[in-house]
Amino acid sequence: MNPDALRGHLDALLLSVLEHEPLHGYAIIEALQERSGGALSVPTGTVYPALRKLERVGYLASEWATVGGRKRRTYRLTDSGRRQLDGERSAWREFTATISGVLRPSS
Amino acid sequence: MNPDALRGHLDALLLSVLEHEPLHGYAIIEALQERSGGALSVPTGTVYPALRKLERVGYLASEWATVGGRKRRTYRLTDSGRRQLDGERSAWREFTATISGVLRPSS
DNA sequence: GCCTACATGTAGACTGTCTATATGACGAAC
DNA sequence: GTTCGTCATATAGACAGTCTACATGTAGGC
Repeated sequence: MNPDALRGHLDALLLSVLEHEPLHGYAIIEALQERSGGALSVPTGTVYPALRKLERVGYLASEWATVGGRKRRTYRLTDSGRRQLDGERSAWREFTATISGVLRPSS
Repeated sequence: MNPDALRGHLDALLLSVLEHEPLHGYAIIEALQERSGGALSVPTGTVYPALRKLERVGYLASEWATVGGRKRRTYRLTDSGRRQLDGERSAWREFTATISGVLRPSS
């Protein structure tokens, strides 16, 4: 998949995988791959800064944990993040409806 | 609509509005607005360079015309552009299926 | 004469994602 | 005992597509 297409939708994806359970960055990347049937492989250099930004604006909260000697920063959705996810979902529906409407062969 | 979301899909939109009839740049912008019910207003500074790029890579061909004293550069889809449009359409379907699959609230 | 719509174009800014690199712990293989 | 693959996080800087702002000019209405 053209990586450019992702632009503007990554936040929604990240919030979405955190909807039901807190996860750390590495696990989020795996979850995205799994949930997309392998189509999405977002590099670490994209995900980690994005998560930090989402925390900075209050959609996520994080805490450190050590599991098997390895340090993890586990993120969870805040209430604000939950509302944002709702917003992202409707924005996505609008977006696809708009583009699909123009793209649809009209013959 | 978040303008960032458009990124990576503009080419498809441009090719799509030219599918059934040649149009000049200004008319393409109007067609995009009309076909999207007003949701898409792509600025001229985005469209004109994009059209020139699509011509450069062979998906469009253009010729100048003068209508009512005004000069227009009218673009039409080439065969290569038609194939590309097909490709863009299936890429779009794949893309939406992938993102929707991840975004969909899983109960 | 002035304003709006029509019509095209370019330079440079902006910004979200990617590439490349760095660090380090763990477990298995050899 | 060291090397390799996986786990895990992080940052700096490159990249590229879109947008902003500006420039130019015609036509028609008031």
